[in-house]
Amino acid sequence: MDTTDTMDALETRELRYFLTVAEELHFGRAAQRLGMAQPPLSRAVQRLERRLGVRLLERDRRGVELTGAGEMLLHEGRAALDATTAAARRTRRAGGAAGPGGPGGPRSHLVLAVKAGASHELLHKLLDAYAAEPDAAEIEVLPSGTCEQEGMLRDGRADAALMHKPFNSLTGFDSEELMTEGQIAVLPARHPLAARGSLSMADVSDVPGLPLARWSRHGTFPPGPGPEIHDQTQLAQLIALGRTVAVYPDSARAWLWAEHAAVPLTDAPPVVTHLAWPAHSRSLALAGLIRTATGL
Amino acid sequence: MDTTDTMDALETRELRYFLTVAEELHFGRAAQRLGMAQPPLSRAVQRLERRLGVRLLERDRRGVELTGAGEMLLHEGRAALDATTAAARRTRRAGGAAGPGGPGGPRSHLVLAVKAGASHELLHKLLDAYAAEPDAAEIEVLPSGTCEQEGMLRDGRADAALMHKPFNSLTGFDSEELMTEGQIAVLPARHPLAARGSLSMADVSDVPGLPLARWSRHGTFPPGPGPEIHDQTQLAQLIALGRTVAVYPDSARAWLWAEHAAVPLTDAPPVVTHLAWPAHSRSLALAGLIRTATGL
DNA sequence: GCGCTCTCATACCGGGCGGGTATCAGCGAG
DNA sequence: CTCGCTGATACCCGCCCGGTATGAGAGCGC
Repeated sequence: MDTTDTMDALETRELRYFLTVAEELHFGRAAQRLGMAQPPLSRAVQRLERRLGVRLLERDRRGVELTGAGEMLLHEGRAALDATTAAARRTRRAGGAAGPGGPGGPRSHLVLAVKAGASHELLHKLLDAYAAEPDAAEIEVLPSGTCEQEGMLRDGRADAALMHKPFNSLTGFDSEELMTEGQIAVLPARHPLAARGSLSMADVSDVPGLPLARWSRHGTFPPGPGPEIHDQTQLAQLIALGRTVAVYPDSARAWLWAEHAAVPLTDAPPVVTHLAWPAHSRSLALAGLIRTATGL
Repeated sequence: MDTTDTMDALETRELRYFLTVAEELHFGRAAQRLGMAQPPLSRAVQRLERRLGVRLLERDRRGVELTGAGEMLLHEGRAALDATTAAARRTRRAGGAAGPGGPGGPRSHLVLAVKAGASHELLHKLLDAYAAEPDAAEIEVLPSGTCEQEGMLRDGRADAALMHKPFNSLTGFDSEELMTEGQIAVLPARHPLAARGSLSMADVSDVPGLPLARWSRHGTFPPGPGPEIHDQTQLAQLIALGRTVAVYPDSARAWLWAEHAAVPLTDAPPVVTHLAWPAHSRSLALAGLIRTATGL
């Protein structure tokens, strides 16, 4: 039928190779990350370019640059690779759990990704309510790092996630709104601002001596004067020591220390907590969780 | 970092093999469709099962059955394979179109999938308006079969699509609402009902002698008394001959024949036309099209 | 200017895997 | 009982993947 369709497979391995090179922009480092030698890597990427009939990288003796097509493959390919590893992971998980008779429904074990420490009370209620359901599956709670739930959902490490608009993007997922809450400023209890009944974003965004902390993103930090932090405990301690201030959703009151003070912010955007899941999901257990969540 | 990640690749080829077998539920036919012999296929699927550590198929001497895990891989894997071929297709298309300087923006050529004959006027306005934009890319209009736009968007044959709620599902895509319209009954002009000023769904759903036509879905037809049709022209002709009746959005008036009559339906669900595109898309040209569409 | 180094590409080689043909093994039908 | 149909196994060949050794062009220091 199609004469042009000879051997244009885009194998997973090649895709992984290209993505690594595209991220590192350096064949040697990429090969190291992949646990292989550099020459086979170069050849594999060349072969990929031949197969696609497209130049992906501009090698100019001094590092590597992405072409337009390379940029396209970097984005599209990452999504494709995530989908592939997600398929493998979910299939593995579904493996031990075939129903007693017939083809059997999808697995009876769900992984729920939650930003560590966030929406604690809501999560508690959700888990309790779901556990009370007659055919409840086991739910494994997977604490995720800062805004990492999206990747976990995309590559199959999780089946569902609690996401927080506007911090997380919900594009590509189905979701159900669960809760809306305001935000608070978390201040050192002894700070003058802690005595105020309410604050505006302007009040806290530029307090002398209290710069906003900078969160680690994949090991690097955004520029700025604030302290560098990796997790919530570090942040909490720095606040308690009077070194920084933070803006959090209302539900963060659950983990405040004695040395902390919480003051409502009048003009902060409201935070909406959603339950999100892959758009095409067909799991029975997931459907039950969604039903429970919407009934809260 | 991850110690468990030893050789669990899920190669594209294996995935394609498994999906074919899972669809055919027959190794011989699957091998034929794949253009290869049966023994290597069996081995490939076995190897895949070993790799995943999961039984995917229950072979019982009389055909093949999917296990729970197999069903999971059928769904997740199809999405993954679609994403992979989409990545390849879009990268190829982006190939010839690198910008003049720097890494170059993504391609300047868009493929827009449209259900053949639907929303003709809206499409016309959209194309005209977009063509008037200063940096307009070339737009290729890809007519699709019944509700096939979804697959086209998913596997990269198209970059955007006009979709019609509630007929198309928008899950997994980003979209922008363009138009809402009522629905009409398309009747033979000589039929008694054609004289009425308006109708209800009940009026047309069970008219003696005018059974609703049955559309082809991948070569098969739903059961029922109505005539079997493959495209709109066949339907139009059958209506003109007084053999059937159809329910269509208002904009279908554009292609009505002289022997047709259109009568508004009072209780039909409104049809909402959306412009939809892959959730993670970053194309400049697509962004321009979206901007144009929302400004209509 | 020469060599050093850093980059990626090429040359060659061995082992493993993908694919083909031939054949076996269960199970149902005639 | 035999035939036909299913998928599984045995064996073989050629290619591709990956490794090591080496080449080639560009900046840089002496």
